[in-house]
Amino acid sequence: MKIATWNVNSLRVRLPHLLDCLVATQPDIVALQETKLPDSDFPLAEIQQAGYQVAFSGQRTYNGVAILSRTAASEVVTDIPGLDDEQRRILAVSFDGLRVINVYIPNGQSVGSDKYSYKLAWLEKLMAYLHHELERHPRLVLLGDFNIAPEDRDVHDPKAWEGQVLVSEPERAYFKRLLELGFCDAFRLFEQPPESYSWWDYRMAAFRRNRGLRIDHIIVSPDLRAVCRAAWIDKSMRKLERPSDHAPVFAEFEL
DNA sequence: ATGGCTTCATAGTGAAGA
Repeated sequence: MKIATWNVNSLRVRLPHLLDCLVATQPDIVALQETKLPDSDFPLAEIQQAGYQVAFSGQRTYNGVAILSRTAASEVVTDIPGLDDEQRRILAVSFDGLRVINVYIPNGQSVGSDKYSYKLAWLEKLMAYLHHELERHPRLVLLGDFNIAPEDRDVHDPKAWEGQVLVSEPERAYFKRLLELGFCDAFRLFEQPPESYSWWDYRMAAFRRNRGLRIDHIIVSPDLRAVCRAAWIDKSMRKLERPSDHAPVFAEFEL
């Protein structure tokens, strides 16, 4: 089973890229973030035409998450329990014993800002929810745009980024708490090329110079870790015309 | 150098992303 996560930065703009990606990579499950579409505008027919079913939770202009799959999803949840949030940033679904939680964790804008406080509060609520979900679902995958680069090796220039949003200690502490809950970063289960990133700024030719961050992740429960066979970042989509600023991340499981 | 691009909402610029 092949699972992917991709921040498409507007599904309206990136639909052709996505459809090409589905054909080229044949994933079983795909988590999307930043669809930026109200549910009434979701390109349902095109996705179904490509051979996928889809659950989605969107809004106009910002945020929006979706999960594509070969089989129908059940137990769909679109909010973190106990968090009153208009922003569409989480989508949890089940497939025959596998729980998939797709997150678009807030960006945080800058350390100390209101948006940063919102990010930390959001993460705190997510932790409680995950604790609960882990008890109920031994096979659990948490994936999406975390907007956190967990370690300095996930940052092209750690010195320049030190203390900034996406790498600040409080944000990284939440990522560490995920590992303490028993999750592990599928990407780091395997040997990876040095300077592996999943996001590059549109400006300053950042992709060409590989000045990126690894902020998109696939995090797996112990039971899934035991059957995880590979994980990688596919940079090919980032090289196309009008690309998303994020590359998709993949993980393969023997399920 | 606090910008640089890109998208969306708009109809000239501004917000937001990361």
